[in-house]
This record gives sequence, structure tokens and C-alpha cells, in this order.
Amino acid sequence: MKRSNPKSDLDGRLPAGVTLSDVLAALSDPVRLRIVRLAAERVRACNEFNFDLPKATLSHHFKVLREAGVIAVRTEGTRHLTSLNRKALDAKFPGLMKAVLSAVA
Amino acid sequence: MKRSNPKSDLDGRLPAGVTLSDVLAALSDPVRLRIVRLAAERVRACNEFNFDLPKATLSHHFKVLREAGVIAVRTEGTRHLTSLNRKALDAKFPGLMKAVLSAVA
DNA sequence: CCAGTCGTTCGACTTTTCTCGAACGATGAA
DNA sequence: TTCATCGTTCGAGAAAAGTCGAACGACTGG
Repeated sequence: MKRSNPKSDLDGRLPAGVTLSDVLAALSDPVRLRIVRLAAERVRACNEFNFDLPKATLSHHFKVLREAGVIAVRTEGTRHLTSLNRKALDAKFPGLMKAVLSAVA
Repeated sequence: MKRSNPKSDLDGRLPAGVTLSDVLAALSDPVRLRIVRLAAERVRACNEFNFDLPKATLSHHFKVLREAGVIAVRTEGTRHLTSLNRKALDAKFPGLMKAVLSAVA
């Protein structure tokens, strides 16, 4: 995995220049919304997201979410632990994740 | 304009089957986000949205927002009065529009 | 009736996004 | 070392979304 910056992805920062549109676009896919809901419950390894999708497809969706700063990934040996970037999102877009996560559909 | 249903678009209902993904997708475009912010201030005729875009492009964005139930349009003579479908959105997705509208970017 | 305005729709094109097989690098176990 | 596993990246194809000129119907003022 690319780790140009030595700081963890879990340090609670959003990528520079991320806009509301970017975040909404990242969240606007049903698969990614499922990922976000699961990541919001607790930190998970990728294989704990039991989606019946090819891993290349999954990896793509994780990448979109990462680039929008919605999720953060910490590598631990073989496993990639994914968590919701809740603090950073709440700081920049107050109330957004709460609304998204509490929505029924 | 197509008006298969005699009820006004302003009756505060969301189109059947609209999901959170649909609404987020509609909101994820910068132009549409601007439209929504302006419509949230007050009801506006289309020409009050002073975008420097061809009217076909504008019409497309309005259509996307309408189909997601984000805005409602009432025809009054020649003018199409656009308003945010706030009540219906708040009912189905509590806090979402508040977060979107209060976001800085 | 005619001309002008308003917004939609059509059609074509470009751009972006999605999907996923295949190859790859990194890691851990035997 | 060798092998299997994990997740990424590449690349190609398919699907979806965005852009916008042109034509159109609805309405209004003259």
C-alpha cells in the first residue's frame, strides 16, 4: 500500500481539498454506503465486509471512500483495518454522517 | 411539462422508491448543490438562478433534482417556481439537508 | 395571428464511473 | 525457500452521467 506520509491514515484528517460534493459522491453508491455503515459499527478487516463481489471491485470502492476521506485504513500485517473517519468528517461537515448513518434507507 | 399526477409537486412527497443513495447522488454535483442552496433561501423562478450555463444543461440538473425529490416545481404561467422539498426530505432523512445546507463547502 | 420568451426534450458526443480478470508485491506459515 | 493469502493496481470493456445545440410546445404581449 502507498504510504508516502508516515502518519497514520487514522489521524483524523481529511485529504486536502475534499469538498462536500466529493464526500456526497463517495457516499452515493449503495455498496459504499454499506461499507460505511459497517465501518461505523467498529473497525473491520476487509474480509469482514462480506460482500459477494470480486475483490478488485471491492478494492475500487474502498479507494473511492479513502480518497474522499470517508474511511481510514491502518495496515497491520496482512490485514487492512478500516474505520470510519468520523472525527474529521464531523469537524468539516457537522451532522452529515449522523444523518447518513441514521437514515433508514 | 409532464403532469400525469394532478397534485402539485409541492405537496411534500418524495417520489416512490427514492433511496438515500439517490438523494446523495443528486446532491453530489457542485452545480446542483448551488441550485439547492439557492432554492433553500426562497422559491425561485429558473431565471433567478444566474448560472452561466446553457439552458439545456441547467434543465438537466433540475430534472435530476426533481427526480430525486430534492426540489419541487410549480408552474405558474410561463415561470417554473422551484423550491426545496424540505419537509419531505426532513421526514425521510432527518438532519440531512440541515447538514448539507450548513456545510461551508 | 405573429413574434418572443421560457423551459423541456431529443440526439449526439465526451467524460467519468463501474466492473472485474489478471498480474503483482507483501506478508506469514510450513 | 516455497506456497497460499491478502489487497492493490493495471487494463479493457460496459454503463452511466454530463454537456449542449437544435427543435419543440406552451404561454404572453403586441
